[in-house]
Amino acid sequence: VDESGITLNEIALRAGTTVPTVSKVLNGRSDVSDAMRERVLALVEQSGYTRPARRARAPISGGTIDLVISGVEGSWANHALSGVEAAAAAADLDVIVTVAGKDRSDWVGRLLARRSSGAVLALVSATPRQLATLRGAGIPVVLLDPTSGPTPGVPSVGAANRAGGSAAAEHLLELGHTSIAVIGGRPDHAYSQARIDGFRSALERAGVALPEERIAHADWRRASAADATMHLLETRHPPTAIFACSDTMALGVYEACTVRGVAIPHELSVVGFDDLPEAKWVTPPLTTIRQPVTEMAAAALRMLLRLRTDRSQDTPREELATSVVTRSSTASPDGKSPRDG
Amino acid sequence: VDESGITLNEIALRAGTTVPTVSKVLNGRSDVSDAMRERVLALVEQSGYTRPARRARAPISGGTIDLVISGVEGSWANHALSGVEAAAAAADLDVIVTVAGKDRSDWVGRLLARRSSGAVLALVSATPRQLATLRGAGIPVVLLDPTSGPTPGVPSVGAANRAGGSAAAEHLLELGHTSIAVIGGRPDHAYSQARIDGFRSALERAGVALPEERIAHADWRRASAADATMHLLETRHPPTAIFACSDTMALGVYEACTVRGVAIPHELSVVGFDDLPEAKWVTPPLTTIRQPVTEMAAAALRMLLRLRTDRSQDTPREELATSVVTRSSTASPDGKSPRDG
DNA sequence: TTGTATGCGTTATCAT
DNA sequence: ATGATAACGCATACAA
Repeated sequence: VDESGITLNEIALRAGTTVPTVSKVLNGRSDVSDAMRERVLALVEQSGYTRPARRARAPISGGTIDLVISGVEGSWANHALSGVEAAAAAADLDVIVTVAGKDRSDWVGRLLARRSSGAVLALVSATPRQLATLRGAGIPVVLLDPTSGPTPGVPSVGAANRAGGSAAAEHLLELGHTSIAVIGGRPDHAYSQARIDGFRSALERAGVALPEERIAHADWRRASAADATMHLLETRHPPTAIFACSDTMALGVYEACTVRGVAIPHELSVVGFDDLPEAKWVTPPLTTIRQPVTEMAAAALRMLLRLRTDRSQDTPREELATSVVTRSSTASPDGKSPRDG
Repeated sequence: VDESGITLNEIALRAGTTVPTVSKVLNGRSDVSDAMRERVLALVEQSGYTRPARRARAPISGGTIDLVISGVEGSWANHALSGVEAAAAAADLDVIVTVAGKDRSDWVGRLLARRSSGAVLALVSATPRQLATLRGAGIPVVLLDPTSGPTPGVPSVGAANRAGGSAAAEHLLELGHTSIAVIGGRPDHAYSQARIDGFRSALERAGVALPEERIAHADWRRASAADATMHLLETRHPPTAIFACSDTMALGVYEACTVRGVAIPHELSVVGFDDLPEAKWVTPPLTTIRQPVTEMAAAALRMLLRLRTDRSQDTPREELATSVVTRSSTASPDGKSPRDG
């Protein structure tokens, strides 16, 4: 069964200690000094000792991992925490919430000080310098929904933004729309661009044009989206449908429609993105592209745990599928409800 | 300095073991059998042992405090985390979120293992045993909104539930209601009782009776509240106003009214408690008593920091004021809107 | 048997 | 001194 013939006893002798102590090291027990632990682990490594395959090993418990996030308020943060926490609990870990904001810029220093064993960076735009520091310190990192696109060399998890944009387009095309506009977020945010690209390419595949003047850029904010909507409605041939790249901006569209007396969905169909809680409370309930934030966060944490043990791996990237949530803000351009057709 | 005179040695003797073993138990070390741990903790509990206040020992993960909470999902948890995080950030601390649920019962062990320097317990019903263990290990604790009332000897922060109940009553009295009912949560929850008590005493002060048959108990659940409302509406002289001790239960009242075709607020005024996000989205928007959860959480953390340095203090208790949020679910019993009078 | 894991006491050490 | 913690090894229990 055991071809190498290495036993705990041999390691113990070479380390100048006894079998139980070596066993404790290998089981992550508490009664071992750092020096001894170090010595034993070195010998274990060079001797190539392998534990005889018995029943599954008890998980090494009692640790923590970090969730670095730009703020804890709001439903996105709540879902992110929820997913990370669930996946962490499965590994018997607690989650340290580290807020990285304007007034808390030295989050890297805090991770280093407490010898973090790994971090999920959620909606945090880390500088190359910061990422290099963490890499240098041997702290593995996974990016969750990076705002500046998949960073080369850094593992990440995101939503299938492109596919989500396409799904929005297909939904509107199915209803018969051909005069369509889109409101993006900040143009320098990669995921805004990905949603727009997916949207446009699906339209073009169906032979529907999306001219430049039908593409507006708000900055993810409700008020800006309301302004953009005003402009779109003022054109000579206003669109019969608008795809807002976030639910928040979709509410801006609602706002503009209220001001202008445009009826949703009969005169204008609206599709959002994210599926925030308020999407189902507004009138009419908003059709939107659901981002599986909780699942994405859980996936990010699991990826992190994988990286913690297996550093050999090449920078992985996971994209989770979005889904269309059909509510009442979309209808056929003739004013019929989606189910009438 | 130490008046009780209890030492680890005494506990060790009574437990039939030695000092180091007892020490291991209180430090969350691994080399202790469950049986021994159990025996020692029992003695710690009954002896009321408290670790002598030396200078704080370095926690395993520096610069952190614990938030122990029953779950991270939902708006209550989100606000609690938000408040704790804000106050922690002010002290340059990160927050470890420790979920204490059915499948994660050993949160105390995790706190001990990582030498937590203090914890806010939010919506966690800690057993006397658990509280004694933490006291013995010298980990200060503050209870946030304890469901079973201020626990003697344990610092806590809560909402002014009694005053909130009174405020609800005064609001309805001002509108001219005299035929009023209340739906409480679980009768064994102290804060449900406090809300009802405050409500009743304000009514009685105004000479309005609240007979027993006008006091219903649901179990904080929407469906139960709907049932209770059905019964209240079936009586010979149905009330013109209902105070539900939580927003969730208020939605149950809405549900019953929809079924019975009772118009809110013209035929029935409804007041909730909590001010959940959906309170402002429902139709009609719900008048409710707002709990300042974020501020309460921040206050709990600040209290914890005070306790960390100054253990001399006697178990403090803080109650934060609630406020009436007037929306559209309340009107005068004649059907006029609140502002018409 | 032999290899491994666990519990607990011994001894040394540290802080007051 | 005394109370408390740290780390090691003995004794034992358990598994192939």
